[in-house]
Amino acid sequence: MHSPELLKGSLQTIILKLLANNGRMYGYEITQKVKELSDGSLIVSEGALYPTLHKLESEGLLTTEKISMGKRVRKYYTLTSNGKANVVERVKDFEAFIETMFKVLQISPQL
Amino acid sequence: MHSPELLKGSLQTIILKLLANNGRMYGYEITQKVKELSDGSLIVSEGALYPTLHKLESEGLLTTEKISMGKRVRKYYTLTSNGKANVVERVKDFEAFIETMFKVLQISPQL
DNA sequence: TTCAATACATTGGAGTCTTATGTAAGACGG
DNA sequence: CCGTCTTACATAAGACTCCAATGTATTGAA
Repeated sequence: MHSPELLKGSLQTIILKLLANNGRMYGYEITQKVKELSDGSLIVSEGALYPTLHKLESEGLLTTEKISMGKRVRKYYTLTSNGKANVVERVKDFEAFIETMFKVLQISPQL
Repeated sequence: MHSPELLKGSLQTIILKLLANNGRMYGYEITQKVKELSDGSLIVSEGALYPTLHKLESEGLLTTEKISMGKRVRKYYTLTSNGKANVVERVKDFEAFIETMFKVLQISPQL
């Protein structure tokens, strides 16, 4: 598990891009997908996830639908059209940030 | 100017690596160097810089010396041996973070 | 002589994450 | 059948980091 401070500010981007890649997802599914894709090195806590999902929803980037699974109710999140446009920007911003960091740190990307 | 939230958590790494690359530097010089290397896209505010420098000093990663330039006093920061070892770790952590982010976002590095 | 740049620093507040806690259903072993 | 783990939602208190604003003071150029 590397320095968790670096993750700061990237959670919204992660959530939005996962929804862009996978269509509709529910909260718990997102935490598991992040863990899986990062080989366990990145854990999204629920205390960080749910407030962020609610915030993105209130900003109109996500919509929700509740789906009953037996007695349980899952809350699925989907990108709105605003959300879809926003993801593209966020990913571009992330890439620009990386590029800038490489310049400032004066290191080269290792592939 | 891209999303400033992404910078969160990277400032310490930037400061330490700049000192590793350039030897002794003073605060204002660091802000200018970051601006220069990033082509103006990354601005380190003084409200962020000085508290961070003081923190790194109190953690024993930096030492200071005051140099008089006429009537003005510049405060130069230098990496301690602990600091030098720490930079290597920080840069590795940053690279690992980038790699993880590419996996999670499922995008490829653009060179 | 006034303004911009240099150079240090602190304060208040916003935003983001962590840790802890709470509720409740489903699955599975003993 | 009972405890425990996993699934699944959520909130609250606190820490931490950064930004914007402000303050002081020197230097140099118009």
